[in-house]
This record gives sequence, C-alpha cells and structure tokens, in this order.
Amino acid sequence: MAIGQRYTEILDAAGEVFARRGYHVATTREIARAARLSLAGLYHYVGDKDELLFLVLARALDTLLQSLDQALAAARTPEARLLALIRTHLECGFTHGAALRVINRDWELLAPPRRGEVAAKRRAYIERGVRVLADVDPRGRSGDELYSAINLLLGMLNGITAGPFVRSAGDARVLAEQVGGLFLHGFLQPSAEPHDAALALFGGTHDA
Amino acid sequence: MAIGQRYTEILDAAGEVFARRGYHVATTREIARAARLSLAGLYHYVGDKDELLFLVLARALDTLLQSLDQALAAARTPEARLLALIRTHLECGFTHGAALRVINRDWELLAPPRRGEVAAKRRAYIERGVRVLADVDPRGRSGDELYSAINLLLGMLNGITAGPFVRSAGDARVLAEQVGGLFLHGFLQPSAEPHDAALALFGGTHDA
DNA sequence: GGGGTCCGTTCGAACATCCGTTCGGTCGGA
DNA sequence: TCCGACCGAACGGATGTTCGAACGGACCCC
Repeated sequence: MAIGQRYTEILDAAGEVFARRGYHVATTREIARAARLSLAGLYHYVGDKDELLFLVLARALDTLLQSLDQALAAARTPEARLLALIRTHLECGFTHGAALRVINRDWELLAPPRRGEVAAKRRAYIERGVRVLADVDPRGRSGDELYSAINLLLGMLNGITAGPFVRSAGDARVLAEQVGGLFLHGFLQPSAEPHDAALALFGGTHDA
Repeated sequence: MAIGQRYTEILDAAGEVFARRGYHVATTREIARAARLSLAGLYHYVGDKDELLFLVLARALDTLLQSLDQALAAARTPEARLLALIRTHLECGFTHGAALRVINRDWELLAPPRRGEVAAKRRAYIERGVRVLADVDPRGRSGDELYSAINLLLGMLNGITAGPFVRSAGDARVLAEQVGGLFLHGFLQPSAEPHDAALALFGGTHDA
C-alpha cells in the first residue's frame, strides 16, 4: 500500500471534522475545506462519504490495537497488563481523542458491508481485554462473565474520554492508576494510594 | 398542563424513532408515520424537530429523576441506596431504553437554549448520584472525586444499556447487584455471591 | 532539444434528491 | 359559524455526488 501522504492528510482532516461535528452534521464540503481541497478534489481521492468514515474508523482501530499490543508486551505481571490496557485506552482517547470519539458514536452509521469489518476489529480489541481480565481474575469467571466485565470497564473509560475532560497525555498515566484501582479493588477500598487529587483532574459532563 | 393524550402518543413515537435511528437519520416524515399522522398534522402539534427532541429528552429525564427519588426514599442503608440508583438506571434503560439511548447520544444536538435546560436536568441527576456515593464512601473523598466516581459508574451503566443486551425488567434487579458488587468491592473481590450466572445474561457489542 | 501526449491532480459549476417547514384548505363537532 | 384537528401539495435550502475542463509534470519520438 504505502498510501500517499496527501491521502493520510485527508483522513486526518476527515477524522477531526467527524469527531467535532458528528458524521451527519459534518458535510463533505467542510471536510474538503479542512483538507485544503475543493469538493470535487476530495472526491478524486475518495468514492463516498461512507468510505471516508470507514477509512477513519479502520485506521483508528488499527493504531489502537497496535498500541495495545505494544503496551501489553512490555508489561510483566497480569495486573500491570490491565493497567497498560487502561492507560493505552485513555492515551488514545486523549491524543487521538477525535478518532476514538468517532468510533464510539458513529460506527453504527456505516453501511452494512463495511460495518462488519469495523465490528471485527472492535471484537478483536475486546478479545484482548477478555484475556487480560482472565489473567487477573482470582476466581475462575466464565468467558461470558469476563466479556461483561470488560464491557463495564470500557464503559467507564469511554465515559471519561467522551466527556470534556483534560486531554493531556501526561494525565493518562496517573488517571489509569486511579481507574484501575477503582475497578480492581472497588469504591469501598479504604485508602489505596495517598495521591488522591488525581481523580479530581477530570470533571463532569457539562454543556456549552 | 395535563397534556393531551395524543400529544404523549406523538412523543412516544418520536422517542422510539429517535432511539432507533438517531436524531439526524430520523426524518419528520418517519416520526409522523409512526404517530399515525400526516406530516403537516405532526407540525400542528409541534413547532420544530428540535423541539420534538427537547420534549422527548425532557420527559425521559423527568421520569428518570422521579423514579430515582422514589427508589432512594424507599431504601434504608446507604449501600441499599446505591443499589437502588443502579437498579433504577438499569430499569429505565431497559423499559424506556429508547429514551435513555437518545439522552446519551443525541442530547448534544439540541440547539443551545434548550440544551441548557436538559443539561440542568442531567446535572440534577448526577447530583443525586454524588450524594449517594458520599454516603457509602468510607474515606472522605472530595466533591470532585465523588463527581468523577459517579461518572465512572454511569459510564458502566450506560455501556450496558447502550448495547443490545437483554431488556427484561426482571434482569435489572439481579444485574444491579452484580454491577453494584463490582463497583463497590472491585473485580478482585474473591467471591461475593454464588449466583454468578447473572452477569452472563447480557452479551457484548455486536453488529448486524 | 522540442513538440506532442498522456495522466494524476485539482477545480468551478451544476444536478438530483431529500428534508424541514409552510400554506391553503377540508372535515366535524360545539 | 367558529375552531381545533388534520391533510395534500408544494417551497426553499442544503447536501452528496458528478461532469467537463484546466493545469502541470513525466515520458516518448523525432
């Protein structure tokens, strides 16, 4: 492949616009302008608005999966692997927040043939999560239970990255520890770490 | 007020269509058809598509808040109150799943004046959650920490109700216990209850 | 080296369609 | 006769998409 540089620029622009405005509010004209291209020029590179969304989603999921595998390989203990998963997810949510937001909100808008492909990548990602959870699980939970648990965890993480929180990548590390601690030991855990100001870093779900 | 019955029928239809298709994909013609009304007939009752979304959201949030207050008043211990919150949220997500889905996905699409009103209701709901969490908190967490924690919890719950899980209201009770247990005691908790098949009730995030 | 020609890139302008919204009018009961 | 409920038909605008053409460098043949 080794796709042209112009091509990736267009995908970057499209991803940014999709994330900021949502698939249906974003117009092809707006995307073309963001890519510094005329409308017809955009259609020279891409056949369809749907294809544009697909490319953005596929690329984002690929880098997310790649980052995850890299982080998992570097971690030693099962617990560290879980922390790595959480941190990677948050980091991707902060740095490429644009793309991740599109993934969670707009991927169902894809036309069926391409949606299946994106769904497969999503499943692969969740599959990784299940294996990580299985390793830290003290009691032998069933696959379905682990599947549910990882969905709960991802729900928490997406709740963080979806809202207008802090977006510094530096926060991801300390934030991951907090979230991981809560997930592993629960809200009732007496007092895990003394650096408790971190959870206060991100706020709530506000409006404009 | 005591709004006419036809009016609430229209809101029901609109909420169902919004939930199934999303705000921008749903057309006023589709909503009119679902309400067994002509297009112009729909506009006799409602001035705007935006107003329609607002009414759906406002009504859903009102019933959610009302159900929550009712459940909270009936619960005795702080822990029971947290369970009640979780169960109410899940029940609303299952029975009126349509509306809740709209709340989490489409409320940002409202035009600014009405969006503020909905945001206020949202904040009121979260405020309830913060107070509930404050009561079960063993260490004295700050308001911001509690705020973050309730957002994490709601993220989990929305992750459940957003996906294509089981929608029977009977599941909500046992599911709430499972989720509540996980949130309070953590994933590492050795073995809380023996009835572990419940978490397996709901599946993952699939496609069509 | 020069003229000709292809081809990738880019554009302005339009086309077709769909969607939110409105207008004028009909019908039936008070 | 009035009035609210309801409808068929249209209007205006926005949006995804396409068409035909211009520009410019690469390559070829003489």
